[in-house]
Amino acid sequence: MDGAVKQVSNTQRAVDELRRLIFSGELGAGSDHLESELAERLGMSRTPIREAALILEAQGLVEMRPRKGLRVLALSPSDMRDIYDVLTELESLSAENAARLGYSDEELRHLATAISDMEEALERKDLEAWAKADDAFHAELVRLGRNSRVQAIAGMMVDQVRRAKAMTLQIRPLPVKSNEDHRGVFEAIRSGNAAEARRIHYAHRTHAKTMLLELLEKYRFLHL
Amino acid sequence: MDGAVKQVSNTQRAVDELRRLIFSGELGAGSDHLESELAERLGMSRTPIREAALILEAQGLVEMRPRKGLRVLALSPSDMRDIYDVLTELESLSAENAARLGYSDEELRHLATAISDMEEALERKDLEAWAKADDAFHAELVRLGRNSRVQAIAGMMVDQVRRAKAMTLQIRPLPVKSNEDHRGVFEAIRSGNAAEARRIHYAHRTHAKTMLLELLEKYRFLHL
DNA sequence: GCATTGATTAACGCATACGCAAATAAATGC
DNA sequence: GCATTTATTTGCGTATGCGTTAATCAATGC
Repeated sequence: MDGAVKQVSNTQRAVDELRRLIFSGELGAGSDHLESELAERLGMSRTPIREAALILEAQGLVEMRPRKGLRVLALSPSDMRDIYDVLTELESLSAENAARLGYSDEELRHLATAISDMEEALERKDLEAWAKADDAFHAELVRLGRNSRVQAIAGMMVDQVRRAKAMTLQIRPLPVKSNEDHRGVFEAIRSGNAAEARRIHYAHRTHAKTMLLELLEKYRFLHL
Repeated sequence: MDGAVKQVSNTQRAVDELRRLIFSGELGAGSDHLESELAERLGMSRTPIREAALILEAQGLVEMRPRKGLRVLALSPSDMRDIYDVLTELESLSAENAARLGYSDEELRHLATAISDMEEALERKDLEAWAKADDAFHAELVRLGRNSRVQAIAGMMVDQVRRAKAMTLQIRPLPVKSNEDHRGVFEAIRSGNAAEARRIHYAHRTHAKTMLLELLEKYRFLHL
């Protein structure tokens, strides 16, 4: 019955696969790739590759240049600042709205779980696990904000900085302060304090942005 | 030499033309259109139409549904709220950054022009001209904020509400208060008062959102 | 010796064609 | 007469092919 019928189009597969290749770094930042080459690599024809490329271009991950192929976009520190500024605004709005909407403890369970996962990962000094839980926290926060556009945009922005986050993970200071902030945002949401939720989260993101930009300044050689 | 060589791809022409058809209402909200039908209408084959459709879908203007064709997305009041919330946040950020960046009077000329255009249009009760100048003001504000992502996102959001704005233009109260707000934002930017620029613009957008949502509540029949 | 122009080739834009999936209409069985 | 199944049609997903454009390299002229 569920025989796992492959209900997904080749275009969708191409999008997923290309995203994976980009995030894993197999397609490095700034690198060019011909459509035909990618088509062969993914075992499909040029058309679904082109359609996937148009989608990824709209999401800001690649650039299509005639006769040059797909270019995986590199991120300058200025790009990072731009992206983090957007995330700061939209997530802060989400925190405010989440607090205003007044969720039950049950509905906030995912958020709580993400926080304790982070704390636990931090004790174990498991940075990978921490980053994953951190992603989960931010995604869940945005979800609770109940704004479909914010969710879509935040998702795109997170995608764009994914590589950079992974690369700086090893050289950044231990995110101890982050966890305090998360708890603060959580408590503000739980108690319905919208202004406070926004304020704390805004400060949290701003702090993270500053830290990251200083890091990029220091390790200028890092190519994102 | 310049013989007006058509240097633009058919895909780009299709994007432009479809956008125009959507904004003009020739392709009404919620309506379905077959790719082949649109191809014939625009005098090209299905391929550039498909590519254009993928781009427009990524920008949230249409939806591609297998065997149903392209659907022009309709906007619910909830969508409008979501979109205006995003615009509120990102434009407020832009206002703050513009003030912080410290522009000269010369660099602020476009902004000033947009404001006086609005005031003039308002005296003539020329709502069309007012709306156009209002668009110009917001676009210029975002441009001055100097954040490429914000510019791209704000552009998409403005596109999505373009039809709704046009339809409500005739039934909304005269935008007298708007013009005061714009002057306030302008002065704050000119004097480098970042917090004030953000605050005024935030209030301005919030007010406009409330007004629009009440209007939609009242004229429920308006299909956007 | 350098520059400019022409040829060759690589890559893409667009069109067309084919096969499959889904929706609708028709027909048969209950 | 209604429901279920089958056939037909419609429309899209994907592939392929061709014409066009641009980039590279070589050759010739200055």
